[in-house]
Amino acid sequence: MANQEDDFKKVISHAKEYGYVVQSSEIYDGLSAVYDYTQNGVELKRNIREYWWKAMVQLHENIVGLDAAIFMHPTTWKASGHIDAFNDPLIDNKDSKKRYRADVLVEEHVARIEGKIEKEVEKAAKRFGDAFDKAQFLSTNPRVVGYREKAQTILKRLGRSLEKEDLDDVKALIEELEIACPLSGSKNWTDVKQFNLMFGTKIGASSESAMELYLRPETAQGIFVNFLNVQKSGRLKIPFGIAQMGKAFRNEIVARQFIFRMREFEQMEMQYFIRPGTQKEWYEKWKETRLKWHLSLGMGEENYRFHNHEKLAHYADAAADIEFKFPFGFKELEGIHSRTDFDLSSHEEYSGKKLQYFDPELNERYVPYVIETSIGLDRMFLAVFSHSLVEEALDNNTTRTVLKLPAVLAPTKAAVFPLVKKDGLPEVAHQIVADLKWDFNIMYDEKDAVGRRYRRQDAAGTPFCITVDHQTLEDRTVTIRHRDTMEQERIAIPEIKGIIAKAVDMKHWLQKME
RNA sequence: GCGAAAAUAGCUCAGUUGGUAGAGCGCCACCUUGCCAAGGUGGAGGUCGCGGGUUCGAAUCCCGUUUUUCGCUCCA
Repeated sequence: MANQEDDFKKVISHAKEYGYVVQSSEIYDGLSAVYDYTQNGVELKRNIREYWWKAMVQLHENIVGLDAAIFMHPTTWKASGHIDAFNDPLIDNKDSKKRYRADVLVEEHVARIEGKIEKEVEKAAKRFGDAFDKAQFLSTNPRVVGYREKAQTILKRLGRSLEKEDLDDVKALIEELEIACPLSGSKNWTDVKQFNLMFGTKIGASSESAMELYLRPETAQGIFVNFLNVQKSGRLKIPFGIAQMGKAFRNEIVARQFIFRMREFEQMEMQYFIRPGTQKEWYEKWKETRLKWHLSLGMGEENYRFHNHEKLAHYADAAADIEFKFPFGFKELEGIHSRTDFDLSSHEEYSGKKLQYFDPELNERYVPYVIETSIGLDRMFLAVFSHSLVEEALDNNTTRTVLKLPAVLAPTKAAVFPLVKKDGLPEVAHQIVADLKWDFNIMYDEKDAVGRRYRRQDAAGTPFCITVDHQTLEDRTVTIRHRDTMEQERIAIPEIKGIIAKAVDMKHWLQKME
């Protein structure tokens, strides 16, 4: 475990030192759970985005892209269920350090009272036999009537207090009922606090005309509200998909583990609209397709697994995660959810607009069902980065630090060195850079011994190093060194482009999915 | 949010019973070498996370605070 922790710390400090990720606003002591992507990080992130977009949009005739705004009409979040589901009154027990939802604690207490009623009913049923009239018993037995009144009073008061956001009264209720921590039996509670997981803001300059807005907590709703616009203008026929990448925001109570869980993060989502009743089949299909996408990067089949959700969200009839083995264990990387017609139907209801599709084959109109694939770009970044960082033992009893990024994703594809910075070698190296930079992100370096330059590029994740030496001046050949094997070969300058292209071309990588 | 640990140069860290900061690597310049991180010379870079307190004197002791990591918790 300590080892795991150390490994993760290495990942974080490597990310900083080699220009991938730093903490936001570091000079002001940083901002909790917010990170910036620096010069290499931004390239890696872009490459992951492109790899996804190519696979999900451009390689599918029936999937199109979308870029919806982060701000959305506030009713969107009523329809999606976020306003209800993302708003929890929480309370901590000071002795056991456990956190509970305050409303759930009260409801559980009421459930116990109802349990007592059940018992009374059972006892009475035994006593009276066939003559037992349950309805009458419930309304006349003084003990039961007392219980029922008590339960109702509690629930009413809870409902009222929650409505008014009177959290002090919720706490008072818990104290009056002498509700104890189920774990420790302690009644030593903190105040009840409201946690809203959506970030709120306002649109409109003056306070009277201002409209309360939220920063979107997921990108999916931008797709749902545009469902008809895209379907009609694109003349799309079911099944079809709409894909979107973009920022989403969640005011997580605990945001941790570097870029794994951030308050501002980026999602890459695709909503696939299908005929009702076919969701099982498409759900399986997309699970398989998405796993293949991950495997195409060659980061080891053993590092992925599916985790099927037992407890489903309010909108889903099936859900699974693709988990990846991060430095801190298997954790969710991507979710594949069968969202039924929940979202579109809900938007129909709240907007009063029909969000339906006319299926010419069935000659019928319906609200499509949806399969969602949703991957966290930052998590994907962390998966690729942490998996690629290795400390490699060499034959001569030394080690080297290599960032074995899949070449297709590497920020810099090749570095070009003059063996020495004289004798006209830098000029030739510069010429090679000038030629290659039209096709690839290329770097030039002439500082320090060439061996050291190789190692620097290893640590930064550059798959190729090209060295111009004295022989180059005679026969126009250079050496090309491979990051992962450290092997070198001698090639003619015009061959460079083809060798790099073959290694970094998305086509070659994505064709592994087939 | 609770609990634990940590914060000193870009990175990794040292700093004794309190006496106002060091190393290695890295960085910059010049010289030298030239195919796998190891030459020489010179140089830049730190108000020791921040704010208080104790003290003649605080990186060091005390309090608060911020950030990070771990555990609990939560997770569409």
